[in-house]
Amino acid sequence: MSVASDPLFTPEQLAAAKAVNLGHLLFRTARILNEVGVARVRGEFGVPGLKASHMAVLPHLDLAGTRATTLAKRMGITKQAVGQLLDEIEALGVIERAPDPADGRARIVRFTERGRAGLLVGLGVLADIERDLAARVGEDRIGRMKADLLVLLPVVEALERAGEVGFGVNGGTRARGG
Amino acid sequence: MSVASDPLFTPEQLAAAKAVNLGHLLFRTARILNEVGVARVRGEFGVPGLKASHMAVLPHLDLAGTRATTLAKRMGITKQAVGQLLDEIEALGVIERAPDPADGRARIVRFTERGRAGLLVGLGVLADIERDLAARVGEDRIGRMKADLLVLLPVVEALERAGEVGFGVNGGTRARGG
DNA sequence: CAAGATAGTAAACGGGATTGACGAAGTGGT
DNA sequence: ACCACTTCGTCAATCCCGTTTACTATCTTG
Repeated sequence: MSVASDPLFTPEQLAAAKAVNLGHLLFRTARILNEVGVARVRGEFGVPGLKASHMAVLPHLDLAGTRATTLAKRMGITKQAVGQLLDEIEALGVIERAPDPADGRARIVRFTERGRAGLLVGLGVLADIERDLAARVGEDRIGRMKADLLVLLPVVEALERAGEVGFGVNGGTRARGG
Repeated sequence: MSVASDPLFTPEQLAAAKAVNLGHLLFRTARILNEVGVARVRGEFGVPGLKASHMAVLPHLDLAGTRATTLAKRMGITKQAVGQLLDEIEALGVIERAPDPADGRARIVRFTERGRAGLLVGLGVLADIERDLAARVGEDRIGRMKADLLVLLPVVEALERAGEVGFGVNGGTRARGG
């Protein structure tokens, strides 16, 4: 199904392509789900300043404490970005930074008392959302989706890593038209 | 995953939340997929300036033309944001804006000749990626995921719309703290 | 100890979106 | 016909989340 030589698609085909595009479905669902989660945690936990990006950090934080650099690696962002986030979360009183006894350069990031409580709430909210969803679309479906995503994610990551180079599954229709 | 002993919650909870959170999986997969798509279209179509955000606009554009405000509603972003995006895509020669004969305030956004060709390429790339993925994780899985997402998306959207209203959360009596 | 790697910070900037204010054009009631 | 109101789109300022570049302080190793 090489594209370059096809006549124009019909509007119907276009509509179909739009509606049932995996990436689009994924993206939209993910975005909304994320927002719902943040909104709920913010409400439940009563931390008005809590932002979506903070939510992204917290699950990577070990209870024993974690270094900023480790967080950065886990999250796939720069340590500077992590630093900024940590500043904010610290200001919210959710985490604290203590010197690392094992390394004078490093600091250990860990939950405060309050942060631990918040984490609980957050985990609960996440679980609730999934439960909520499961009740509406079927528990088996949610489970299946997670399983499927777990399979798909590494593949997609590989695709990303592959970048420009050969991904030609079907003989490589590379009509690099200029 | 070495977690300190903690009375508040179990390491299992934490690990589970980290590893198998639906939203996280969704988000990560979607983001990468999106980037891969953009990168490929950029290459295939030869529009170096094409950005991920542009790709997000195009599928919402009817062939007959669409108003900026309509696009904004469809995409769930502000019309200002759409305006910016449109400026850029227009500069790339992919779309053009014509006055709306039915409404003097409005302008109709539509593909240029070149844009239509690009759309074809884009659609083809998207299809290619899906085929690619299907070859690696199974065609049935991809189909199933799309079907599942089609079921889930409206539910999630409803959840978002529900927003403030309380449903039993966290075994608690708290519908929206605050 | 010198050379180099690593933890973290600082400053500037970029992309993508938001809010707020606005002019211009359509719409409806009197 | 008029005036109030809404809607389409734009400008400008700002926010959010991250990046690059550059740097200090500290650890590690030969």
